[in-house]
Amino acid sequence: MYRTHTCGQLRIENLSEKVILAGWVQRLRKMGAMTFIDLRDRYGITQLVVEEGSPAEVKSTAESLGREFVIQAEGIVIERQSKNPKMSTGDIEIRVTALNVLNRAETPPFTIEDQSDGGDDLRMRYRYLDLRRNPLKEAMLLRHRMAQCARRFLDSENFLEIETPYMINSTPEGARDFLVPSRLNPGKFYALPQSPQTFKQLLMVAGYDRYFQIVRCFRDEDLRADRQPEFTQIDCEMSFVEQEDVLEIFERFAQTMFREIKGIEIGRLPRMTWHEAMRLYGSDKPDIRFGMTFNDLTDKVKGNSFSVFDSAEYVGAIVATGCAAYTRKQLDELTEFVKRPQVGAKGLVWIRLEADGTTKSSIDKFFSPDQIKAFAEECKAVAGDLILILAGDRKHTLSALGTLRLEMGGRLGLRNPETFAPLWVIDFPLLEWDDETQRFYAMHHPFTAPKPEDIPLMESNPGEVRANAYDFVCNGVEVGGGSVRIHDSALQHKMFKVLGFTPEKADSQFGFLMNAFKYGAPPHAGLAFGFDRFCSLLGGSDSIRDYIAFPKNNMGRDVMVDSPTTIDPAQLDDLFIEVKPIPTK
RNA sequence: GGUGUGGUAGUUCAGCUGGUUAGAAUGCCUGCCUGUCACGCAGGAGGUCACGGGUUCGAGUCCCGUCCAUACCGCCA
Repeated sequence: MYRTHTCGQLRIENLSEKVILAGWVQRLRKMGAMTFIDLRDRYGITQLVVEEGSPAEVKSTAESLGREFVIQAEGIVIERQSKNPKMSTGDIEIRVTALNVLNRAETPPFTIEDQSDGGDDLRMRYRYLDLRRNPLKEAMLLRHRMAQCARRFLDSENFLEIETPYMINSTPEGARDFLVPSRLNPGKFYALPQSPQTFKQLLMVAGYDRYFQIVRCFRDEDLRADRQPEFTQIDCEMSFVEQEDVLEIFERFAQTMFREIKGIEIGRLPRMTWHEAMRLYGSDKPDIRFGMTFNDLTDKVKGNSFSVFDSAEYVGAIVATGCAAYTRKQLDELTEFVKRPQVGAKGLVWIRLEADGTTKSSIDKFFSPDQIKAFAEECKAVAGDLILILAGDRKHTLSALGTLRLEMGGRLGLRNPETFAPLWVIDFPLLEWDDETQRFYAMHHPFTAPKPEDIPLMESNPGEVRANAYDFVCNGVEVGGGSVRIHDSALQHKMFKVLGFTPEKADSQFGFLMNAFKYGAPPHAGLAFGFDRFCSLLGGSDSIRDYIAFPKNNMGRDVMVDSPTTIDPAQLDDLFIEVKPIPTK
């Protein structure tokens, strides 16, 4: 027997018991005749003590230990002479009677502590050591608890967990696919799924009216802190439901997750249309932990020979409460901030509403004090506030003002990660125009159902068609999204036509789905949560990498196993694949 | 594909305007220490300043290129 207890288990109640513990040496404290050993496993740390009266071989073994050695210790639970209230096992220690080195360890390249001295790259290369640390352990535990909670909820609601294939067909629409060559079918390739979308719809045709899967998805796109090439979704689909049914059940799902994982009652979720979100927050994933919503000044500021406003398609303002004391330097910083390419504004107009009722602004040359006060009134700003105004074309200015709003929210401490403000964003546009290719793309995916009342617009004004599509958004993060699906093949063909698919192309890519729909497709709808993002949201981190045991780095590489790699020519020959020389810059 | 930031001891970093033998902390090794828990004390070892080129009497420092890491933009139906 390797152990009788874990290192987080023993308490004062276990006094005088003979126990065996096994684990890793967290730290050694050699005090001359006595030695303290902190022994660590997944469950905690227990202190071992070797002292004057200990057996000679125990003393010599204890002398030889190093950090992260794997050891087994037999001994008696005794009360500590000086207790450590910081440790759950801090009242006791083990007086060691036998000590066994199960495996030696090289000195790790960084310290296995909550605050490690190792940098990100180094810890990635030794991820298995990093995972020994408490913060990572807590993250894995959180992920596990969330997965179990999701399964319990969905099971209790009659959802069946069904696996769908990882080797499917490539679809040129949307994100790039990862491809897998087929040896048995030379020249042909599988693709890894970006989501199980079509398969879960086929399960609906098959009559499995409530399906879910905690499933890996793959996208060969550039990475971000919140984006990995392989990521996990809680993927769900339901039959004989309308949008309202889906929102209802997944609202309860979200409430259950927040309650069981965080002990928080989030209550009913507010809903906001996509248009409203864009108009008030400049984002389809608004952070509604704080207000600071947009004021549209476009019609109020024209005709004063201030060309920036006169030529603008949109002029919008936000009010930073209590920021009238911002210095010229701080305002210049904000101006620089909005002019950064990532934000993309041309400049920033500011108005300070001084405590004495006067105003000071960057447009004093163009507008009278009364006009400026009228702007302030329009924005419902009061003395002590700072008004920030951006102007330009509608799309980019809304987006830039949204970024500025988040920046100001952050500066004012309004984005506390322990506060959660979830909502549904609904009524997304069905289609999105792409200037480059001069065609419409599905904003969600090509199987998303338009709102019935908007179907006539599909031919006359496709850009105005609203979809029965919805996102679950929390704290400015898109955590989940879904839609009612098209289950009528005539409507689906109409959708393909609007997207510029020829009937042949539609048939070759999605013929299997269209075929299936001929045999009795029920009305259906679904939703998928980004599981990694959900974990990072509840865990309070911005990076989903912290919640993935073995993540990829910025370049999609796993620096621990050093993937991807080149492939042996013989292996490529089997697949009839020839690698072109890689162009060097 | 693009922009910014960074790469110096095992590790995290400092290193000014280019100028003697590149420093600190921590880790590691050795010795001392019977109540530590970030133990303490004394001593010691440890460097291709990412790589390649250039400017210069002289480069860790300035310039160019490459590689690596990272945040973001494009991209992510």
